[in-house]
Amino acid sequence: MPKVTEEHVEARRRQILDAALACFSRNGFHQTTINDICEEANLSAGAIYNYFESKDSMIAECCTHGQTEIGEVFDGAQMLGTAREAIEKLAEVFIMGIASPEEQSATRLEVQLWSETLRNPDVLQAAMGPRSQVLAGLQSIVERGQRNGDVSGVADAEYVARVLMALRDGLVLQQSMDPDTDVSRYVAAMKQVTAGAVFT
Amino acid sequence: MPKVTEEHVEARRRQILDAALACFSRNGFHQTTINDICEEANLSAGAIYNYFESKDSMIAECCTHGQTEIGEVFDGAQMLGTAREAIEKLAEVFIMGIASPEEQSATRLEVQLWSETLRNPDVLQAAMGPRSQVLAGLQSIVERGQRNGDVSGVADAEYVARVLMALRDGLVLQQSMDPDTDVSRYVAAMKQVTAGAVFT
Amino acid sequence: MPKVTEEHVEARRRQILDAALACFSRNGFHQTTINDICEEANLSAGAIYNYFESKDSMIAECCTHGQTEIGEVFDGAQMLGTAREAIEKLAEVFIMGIASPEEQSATRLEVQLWSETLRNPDVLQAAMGPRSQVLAGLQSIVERGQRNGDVSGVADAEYVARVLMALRDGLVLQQSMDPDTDVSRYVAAMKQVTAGAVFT
Amino acid sequence: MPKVTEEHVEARRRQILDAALACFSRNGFHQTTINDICEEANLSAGAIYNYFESKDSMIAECCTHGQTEIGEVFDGAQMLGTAREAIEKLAEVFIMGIASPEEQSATRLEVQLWSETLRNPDVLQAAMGPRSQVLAGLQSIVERGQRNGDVSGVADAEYVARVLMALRDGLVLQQSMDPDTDVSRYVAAMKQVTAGAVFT
DNA sequence: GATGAATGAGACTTCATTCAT
DNA sequence: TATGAATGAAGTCTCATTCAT
Repeated sequence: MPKVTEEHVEARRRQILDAALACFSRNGFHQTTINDICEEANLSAGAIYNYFESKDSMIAECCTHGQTEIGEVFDGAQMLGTAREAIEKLAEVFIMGIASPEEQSATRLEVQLWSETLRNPDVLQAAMGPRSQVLAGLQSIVERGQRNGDVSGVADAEYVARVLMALRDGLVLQQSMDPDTDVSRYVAAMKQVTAGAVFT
Repeated sequence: MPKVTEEHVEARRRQILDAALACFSRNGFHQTTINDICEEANLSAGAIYNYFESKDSMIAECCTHGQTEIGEVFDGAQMLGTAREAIEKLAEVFIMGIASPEEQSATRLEVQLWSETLRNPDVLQAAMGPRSQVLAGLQSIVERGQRNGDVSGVADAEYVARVLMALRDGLVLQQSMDPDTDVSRYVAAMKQVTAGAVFT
Repeated sequence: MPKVTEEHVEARRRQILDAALACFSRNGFHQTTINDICEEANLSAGAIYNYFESKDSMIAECCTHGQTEIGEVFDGAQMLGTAREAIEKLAEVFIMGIASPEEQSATRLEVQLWSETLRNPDVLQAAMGPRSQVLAGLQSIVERGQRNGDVSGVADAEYVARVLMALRDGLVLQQSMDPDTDVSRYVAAMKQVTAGAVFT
Repeated sequence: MPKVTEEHVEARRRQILDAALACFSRNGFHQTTINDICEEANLSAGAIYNYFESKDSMIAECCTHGQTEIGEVFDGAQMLGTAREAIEKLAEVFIMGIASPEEQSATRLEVQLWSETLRNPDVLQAAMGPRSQVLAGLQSIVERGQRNGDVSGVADAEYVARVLMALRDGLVLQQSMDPDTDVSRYVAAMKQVTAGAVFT
């Protein structure tokens, strides 16, 4: 019965990874001990090493996780009319999503991830992949807007994309440091600012 | 060494702290060992403990360093005419400053600091102080602009301030991950976006 | 080792404590290193810390060990006829016991313990408990003797008890410094002296 | 001016040794750091090493100190009439002396010394010298008493001497653990016990 | 001689990983 | 497969001793 076993293995990996994610987001990668993960997962150390090579491999797996569906979202966004509409749609998905309670720990984990990228080239690679994809997607939306005439032709599409990215990353940081951050108000203010409706 | 002046002590502390900053920004607080700092500072472990109580006290000192002149900058900015002018002045100081080569390590350190805030309440306190000050300053600039009529009355001053903060933090992150980030182009794009000159 | 019984844990603690006692009695508490204990116990440092919080907790446990049955001995002694008989019975138990070879290390440990009491209030507490109990027991035997008429009414019961205590402690010291001390001859001489049979 | 220098050297050694004694009696030999001694002596570490080879040599010197005049005391005691008189004279000198406040720290130091003898053969040698001398002196007093007829002929002179020694050592211990010990009452009780005046 | 900062060996303790059961 | 006790390398910190001034 290989099928059952394989499913079982996958379930165990998931269980361990979830425990690891919870610990990592609470305490960071390197302050989390294997024992912390054991307790969170209700498993023994030996069991964990049946499913993961090492703690580092758990970190790596946490860093490359759940970032595959980004492409599809972008494909959908591209379909929309103006660049503004597309970007506001993305804000809905990528930014408002931060508000949900179950994302609190994801937010914290992302900040931990940022700092890990600075010392672990593998993690940097893993993190840059999706980030580059998002940046490229945003840039192409801006460029399409320029072709369509709803984005100023003088705009620096690449760096406009970076500015939009910063608006998200900066919120992630604020949210992680201060869970009372009101994402809705943030998004509203963000829309006003980017629409030129603030500084007249 | 019979006569050791206070300046000498201060210079040694500086030397050790600089070494620690270099290591911390490279490797994070907890991946940096005392030995790393010793080698960077060309001192023995024992020597370091003549100047610092513990590694934690070094971390704490690194976290609370060089953030006192913020108030003065804001006071200067308040003097300027419109909110836009004030904010662009601040962008000059707070954001363009990131571009200088000697800030590369400061940028990386700041990202490490962010992640440390998530697990160390003392560091969170230390980090939130200046951040709150900056947020409050930005908010008051926006509010003054609203009174003066150069900022839209419907804007949510507090969250507009947060958006501006995010624009800086997000750049710090990009810069730390990718040293080739062109801060000038970023600032230019940022000005265009906030001026409503991009998404028409 | 899936099933580790409570007895196993207790046996390991015992094993480690015995090793610690051996080292402490040889070298004193603070000259003994964790590594010394490891070698004596044939365990690694890590293993020891599965059973003891710290070296200090091992010292504490060594200091409060094996001193609970004192009360019963005294209760038995109280039953005896004259004060002299009671005290000679106690001498049998408390003093002759020192002669057995396996007490050699206990004797040395006690001397180490004395010196530790002088700088560690917790150890002083732990050590004073049994000592006070013994002193009080001896005093009450003397007082009972006075009521029964077999101890002089003018004797200072409290300090007579202290003198008896000193006779034991002093032997412990001699025995620790000189293992060839003949406890039987000591006890015989002690009985003669206290009986007034020496200095006529 | 070699004379002056030599005196100076001796004075400095004395100053350092006194500081060391104070520290050792407070904290034990091995818990006392060189820095503790420096502070007590108001000298720098370097200065101390101009007068002593090492910390161990300071310990050794502390252990062999102030025990040379014992012989003279004994010679005086031998002159006295009965063994009882001689021993009560010695009690006056050796035991009542413990009561003086300035002996408090000497008492504590002696207990520290006992424990040091158990691990340091040199210290054991140093300590056993005077102790053997005292034991021999006591034994000879007893033997003389036996020849003179004021000590029972059946007494075991060597171990009677040990019993007398124990009476002193045991008091030293009690005094070090409990500074409120009343030495006068102790000596009184001791005399009564050894006179056979207690247990009738 | 005196100073005290610097050295560096070595102490205690933690924790990722292994392996006998 | 699961267990968790055992391992041992590595980390932080202390302290006796040295040496340039």
